[in-house]
Amino acid sequence: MQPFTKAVIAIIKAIPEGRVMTYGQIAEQAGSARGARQVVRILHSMSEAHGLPWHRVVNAKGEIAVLDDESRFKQQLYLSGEGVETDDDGRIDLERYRHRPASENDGWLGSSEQD
DNA sequence: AGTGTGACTTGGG
DNA sequence: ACCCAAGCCACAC
Repeated sequence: MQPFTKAVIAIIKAIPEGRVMTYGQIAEQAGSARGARQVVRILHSMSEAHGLPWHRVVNAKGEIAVLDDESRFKQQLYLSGEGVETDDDGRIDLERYRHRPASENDGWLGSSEQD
């Protein structure tokens, strides 16, 4: 398995409940700033095998990117179950729910505070 | 080897 | 805020 793939998997698994990350963000953290589409591919093919929280991954606009209606619905359901509010169009307030990965010695916790 | 495709992103109008 | 065009990169045909 490629290092990039492993990194992406690790990053996604590290997203806490009630938080989301964008494809581009994940790609950047994994070392490939323009690898958003590869993140998609990995998510698509490895999420089940690795038990990844795929529902915590959204696009740069903060909206649910999944195509299938059924999956979209499940994603919204999971998110709302974790306290992430989505509007009728499946949009999420990124300012509020985006997960910001820490660089451990910066002394800053990984996520933004909410409420 | 060339072409098409996608759960993306950014920049412009 | 919304829609569109171009850029991107690995993978499937």
